[in-house]
Amino acid sequence: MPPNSPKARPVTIKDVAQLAGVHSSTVSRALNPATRSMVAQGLAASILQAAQKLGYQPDHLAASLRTGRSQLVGVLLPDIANPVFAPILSGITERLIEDGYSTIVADAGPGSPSATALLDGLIAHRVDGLILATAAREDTLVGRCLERDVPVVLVNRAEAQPRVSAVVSDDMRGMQLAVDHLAALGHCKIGHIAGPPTLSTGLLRLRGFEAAIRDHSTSLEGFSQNATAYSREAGAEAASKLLAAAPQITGIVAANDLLALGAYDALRDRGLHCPDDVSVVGHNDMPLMDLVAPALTTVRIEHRAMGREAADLLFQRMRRDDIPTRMVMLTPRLVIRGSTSAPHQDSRPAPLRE
Amino acid sequence: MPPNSPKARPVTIKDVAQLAGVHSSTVSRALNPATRSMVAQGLAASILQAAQKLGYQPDHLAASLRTGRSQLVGVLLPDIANPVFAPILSGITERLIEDGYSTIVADAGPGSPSATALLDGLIAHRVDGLILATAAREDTLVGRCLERDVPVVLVNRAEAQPRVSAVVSDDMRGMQLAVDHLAALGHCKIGHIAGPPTLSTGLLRLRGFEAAIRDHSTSLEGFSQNATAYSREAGAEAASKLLAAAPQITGIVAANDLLALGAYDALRDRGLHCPDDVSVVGHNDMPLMDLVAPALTTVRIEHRAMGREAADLLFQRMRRDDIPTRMVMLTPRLVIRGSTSAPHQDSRPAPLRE
DNA sequence: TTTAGATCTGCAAACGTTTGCAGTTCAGCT
DNA sequence: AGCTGAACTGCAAACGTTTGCAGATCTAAA
Repeated sequence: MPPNSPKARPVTIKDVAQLAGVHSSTVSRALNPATRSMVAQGLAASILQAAQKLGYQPDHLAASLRTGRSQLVGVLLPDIANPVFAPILSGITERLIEDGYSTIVADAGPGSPSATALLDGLIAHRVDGLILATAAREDTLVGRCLERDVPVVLVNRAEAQPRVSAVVSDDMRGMQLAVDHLAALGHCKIGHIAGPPTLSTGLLRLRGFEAAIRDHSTSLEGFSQNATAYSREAGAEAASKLLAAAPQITGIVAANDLLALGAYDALRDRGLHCPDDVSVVGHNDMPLMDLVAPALTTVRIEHRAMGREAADLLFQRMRRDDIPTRMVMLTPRLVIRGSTSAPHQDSRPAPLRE
Repeated sequence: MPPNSPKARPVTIKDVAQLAGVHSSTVSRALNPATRSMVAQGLAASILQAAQKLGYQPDHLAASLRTGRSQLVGVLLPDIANPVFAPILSGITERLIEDGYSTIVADAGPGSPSATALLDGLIAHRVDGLILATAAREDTLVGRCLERDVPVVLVNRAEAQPRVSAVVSDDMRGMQLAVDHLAALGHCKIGHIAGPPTLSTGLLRLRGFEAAIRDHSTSLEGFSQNATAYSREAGAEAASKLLAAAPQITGIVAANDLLALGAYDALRDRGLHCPDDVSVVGHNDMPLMDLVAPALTTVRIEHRAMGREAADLLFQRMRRDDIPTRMVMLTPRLVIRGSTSAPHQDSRPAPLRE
């Protein structure tokens, strides 16, 4: 069906111009809805028709070079494989596409080039803006973006000193919810598996935990243990240490669902049952957390909304660069499932080795 | 620290040329490792130095326009939120970045523009190649790519009539493994929850199921029920129908993990237990399938490897367009967990409603 | 010394758009 | 009729690279 089959040079705006008998600039104006009004109605129609007939497809690339806008937004993720980032990415792309932007993603996960190299790569593609999900509390990447002045917003994690806008969950409040829940169930000795303190989520959730414990100062005692990373393995390791150091705890609140799952592993290893012996609450409510055994009580973050919001913030920043930087905080919500229950009155039975 | 702070026009190759006292073309050659040998050693060194000093960053965009290569590969996903695609995407980006390519992803999930529109968008960005994870057995998108002759490979799903290369799992063999496993445990009446027959995975897994049943013709009887989509809800619905139509089945093999999880739901609704009353086996071994209750016996597909392989195939095709199209089949492997066991000898107890 | 070639560098065109500017036409007014 | 301005279209430059070609310089062989 293609009229001229072999190696058809892609049809450009000039070809359309020739067929329509006008200058290429007129075609450009007619094709772009924003400038279409500049050209006479009838002419515009026949140009569109000509374009249609030739199967003209615009070349963003060339346009970008001229306009300086690429219609591309870069997204830097700490690890695509981590299930929390899927909905964030989904929210981002969904919002971006509404305004005709495409998403170019880079994964700073294991086995990738350095994040800096990835960032430079994105910038080399002339992205109009960047969304970083990788930010540490002291982040060098943000500075790099600022130098090149490419608009940037942070998602999920924020900097210690906010230089750019960010959308995060209210991490302290989330921990408050978790601790209050355990307290209401009657727990008195509560442990926390903290995330890396270099990340805002790690630090703020720890702070939130401590604050919540203080609020119940008469009745609650808290213990915490750092995990080296947000992974199931690190969670198991930290939970083991925590249980060894403070065997009297009846509840654990983890900074993250993966850490909570690691705690499951550690409990199983010691012959302890959740929630009968120890209640566990997670953070994030990743996909499938309702299906693990026991179903995980956790602090839900609307990641998809978070992604959308980040994209939105980025758009605002891209339109005007004198926009004040701001911090959007999403309110988390506790989802109660099977991993938490009232603590047993009697002392915990000695673990049986079979 | 930036020498000239306000609105510094980004430094171009010409600025470097001026500082180094040479022509811009020489700078271009010196900067590109592939052409560096054309310029005198000492000169090249001082050019690099000048570039360094000015903080020159190359502009891919402009280069792309000239060379016709964008160093961009488009990836079209049916649904980012579906956990299977995360590892595939991860494998793709990982392989692409090794050769200096970036990934631009488009999500054809719910609430997105039509897949065709997304495809056109990717092509407008002048991607050098495309990886489609969305392919139906009769796919219109592939034809569209072929017309514009942009290199394309399929991943996870293949066409009925292969026009382009694809990397898939050996779906028929996967079902063979699943059925054999149930047969070995002593199951005789086995049900299948099939995926959409418009997708190669749906159809081939059904075929594989049927073939496997035939192989055991003396001892096995099979029943199958179509699910309308690859989702937990559709799985639950199909499982209900299946159990209603063939209550004698003691094992279910689903075309997909999500469908299997739906089957869990359906069983629970009827007061049946897995694996005591009905064994269930899934397909894919998505992340976290070892943690659901009961842990899911499933056919593992190496999605990350699949993504890498697809990227690799694409590179081959991008380098030479006379490469024969081929089909890479990854061998799946059965992972046995808690959702399968020998069927009970006695007739199943009547479900109790409490 | 001449010549052939090798080696290096500069020139300028191209890639496909967008857009400021200027020119043309024409309607409406005085 | 003459003038003003609106409405439309064309011209050509620009965006930042890469690259074929040709000129320049130098080395080495004849």
